[in-house]
Amino acid sequence: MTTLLSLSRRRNSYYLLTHPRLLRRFSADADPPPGIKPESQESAEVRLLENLRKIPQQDWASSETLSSLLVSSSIPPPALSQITRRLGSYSLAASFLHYLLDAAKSQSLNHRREESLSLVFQSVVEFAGSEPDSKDKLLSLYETAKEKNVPLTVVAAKLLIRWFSRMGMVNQSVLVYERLDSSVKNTQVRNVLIDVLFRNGRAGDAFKVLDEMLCEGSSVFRPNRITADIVFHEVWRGRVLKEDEIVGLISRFGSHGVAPNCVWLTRFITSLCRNARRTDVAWEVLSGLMKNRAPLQAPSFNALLTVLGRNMEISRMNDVVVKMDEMKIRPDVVTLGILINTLCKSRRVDEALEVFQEMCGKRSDDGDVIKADSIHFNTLIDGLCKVGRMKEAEELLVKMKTEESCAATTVTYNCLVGGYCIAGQLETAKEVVSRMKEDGIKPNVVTLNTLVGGMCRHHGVNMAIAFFTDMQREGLKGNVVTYTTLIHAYCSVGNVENAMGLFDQMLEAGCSPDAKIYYALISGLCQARRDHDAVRVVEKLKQSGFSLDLLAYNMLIGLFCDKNNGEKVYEMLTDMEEAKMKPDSITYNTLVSFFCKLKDFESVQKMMENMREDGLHPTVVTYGVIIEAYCSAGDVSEALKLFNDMGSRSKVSPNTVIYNILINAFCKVGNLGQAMSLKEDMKEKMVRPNVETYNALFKSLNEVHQKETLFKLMNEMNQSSCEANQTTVEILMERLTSSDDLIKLKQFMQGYTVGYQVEKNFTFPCL
DNA sequence: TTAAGATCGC
Repeated sequence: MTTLLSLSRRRNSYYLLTHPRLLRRFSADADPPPGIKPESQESAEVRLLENLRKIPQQDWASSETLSSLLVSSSIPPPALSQITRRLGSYSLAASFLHYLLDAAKSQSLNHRREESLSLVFQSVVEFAGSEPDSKDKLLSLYETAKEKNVPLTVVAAKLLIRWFSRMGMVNQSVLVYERLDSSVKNTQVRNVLIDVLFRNGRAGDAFKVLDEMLCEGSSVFRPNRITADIVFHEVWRGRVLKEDEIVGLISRFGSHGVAPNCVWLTRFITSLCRNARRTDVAWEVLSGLMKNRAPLQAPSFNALLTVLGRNMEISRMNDVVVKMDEMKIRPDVVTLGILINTLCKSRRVDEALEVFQEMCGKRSDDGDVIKADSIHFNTLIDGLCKVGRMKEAEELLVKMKTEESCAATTVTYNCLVGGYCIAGQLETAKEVVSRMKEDGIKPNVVTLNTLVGGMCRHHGVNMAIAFFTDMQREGLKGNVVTYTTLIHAYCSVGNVENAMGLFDQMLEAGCSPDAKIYYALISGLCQARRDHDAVRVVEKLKQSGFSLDLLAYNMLIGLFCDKNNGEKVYEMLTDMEEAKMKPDSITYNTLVSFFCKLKDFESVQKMMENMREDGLHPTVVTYGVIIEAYCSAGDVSEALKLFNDMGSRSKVSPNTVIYNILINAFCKVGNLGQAMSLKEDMKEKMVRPNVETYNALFKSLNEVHQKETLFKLMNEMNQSSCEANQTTVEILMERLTSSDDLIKLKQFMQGYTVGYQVEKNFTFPCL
């Protein structure tokens, strides 16, 4: 962060140097700067213009005055061009051009003849463009230039190319370009041609011209900022290139030190990161441009930082900021906003505050320092609220009110309301709402939703409903978020009826559902095992144009498996396949469990194969389900085979649940030795036995001579802080009946070690 | 002007 802060303080001269105003040049054909013109020449120019106006056009050719002015005064070409313009009409200008062409033939125009004709021709072209029948005039002018070998100036070439294209004669535009002297085919002219070709739907030809410019070394006329503007505007508008091709094109422009304009580049970086999730490519694009010293600005980096921030990739963000510093690209107010926000979201509020304080503290008359705005304040207040630092959040609100142009907003107060709701201080949260009203700030639907959520979490759904009803009376309507919160709350207490009622209420209120509210309902209905209602909601979801997500599919498949509705399960799987959604290990485990219940071990094996083909690995849950199924089918040896398979083939370590299944199975068939040795195995593998483990073992220790083992296990249970439950007590009470035993049971329940004598003639080797 | 940062559903 230090890097970033030093940047915010630095005055940056780089921008001044690249300011377009400082780069602007005088055009080649502009009038010479005033004050250097010899007086005699000036008067020659004035006299020529006066005479041209005075003498009727048909008499120009025979006028001695005109020809002597031309021969004697050596009027420079730009002045002749200026005179042409001042003639004020196309017809006079065109006549003057023809007069000069004749004069050139008869040697009375000798001074810089070619240049004079070119510039005068250009001025005539300028007039022709706004004439009523400009098409014919331009065509005939161009013919004249060709016939009389008048070279076209850059400006004349640009005008002709542009105007022929506007008149629907793009082929004529191309001809003009092709016949140009190679020295006139400069960047400006090529830019116009490329633009014209794009506008006429000839992208292929445009790219050919561009290609010549981009070819490193071979092109004298390199692309500039304008070229990039034309090309990238077209690329964005016409979607003519694929993403990778655009990346390549940016890089080729980059090698000439040219970057796409900031807005365009920012959009492209955003779409790269957002749609394709290719932040690495986005970074390569920016790095490539930086390497070539192409001019870049903060917003393009902000686009990348935003996405990195969302993914909490703080170290990559830091790399970006460091590089910006190296390249003297100043972060702006948004860059700092993104950084502060990301730090807050990852609960590193103190670091966020540090960045913020540096920023505020260093504010002076140096205009380069970034001024904190209300978004920075809101972000920090929210960050503090989210970690429960309410006092500091309130203090920041006070500070905010004293800052210029940092007025507290609804968002500010909503953050505070949220903080008090997280802390369970609902009354204080409501007081904040009163305070905001006093400050003249209206609560909005987010305020409502925050409080409804807080009430659901801390005081139950009924209080939330009552509050919502009150708010509705006050004119504050809920939105889909309000209803989703309440539906979740109803479902979590098993009240699916009310949840469904709320959904209908929402539709009546004219609020349109989104995918999430459907998922909430489907989840509730699946938990309540209401398969028919769930099917109806899925239908509604599809009618509304949404599709199920993997979580919803898994819940539904689970429900239909539970209801033994194989047909529906099949339908869901087909549906998933059509939606190109890949099942995950939860889907497979659900299916494995379904086939296990049916004792269809062949299908179970098939599922395991499918799972591997899909690139998924059986999990501890998969093994647990199958091992349990083999056990309950009485095939303990198959179960044990799979158990051994876990560690060796799949590298999945068995957990307590797996051990319990097997211990239970061995206990049930009376193989206490195996059960006990499994429990020892747990110890070795550092898997903690739980109350179920002990209950299973206690249950099978019902012989009188096994009582010492029982006591030993009881002590072990206490030592490992494994708490007994109701079942434990019931099992033990059955086995410990003598008054002496009952005392021991009492000691055990109180957590004391039970004293006993080791039975000599019967012990398990493992104990 | 465009581009980029803040509050509510799990």
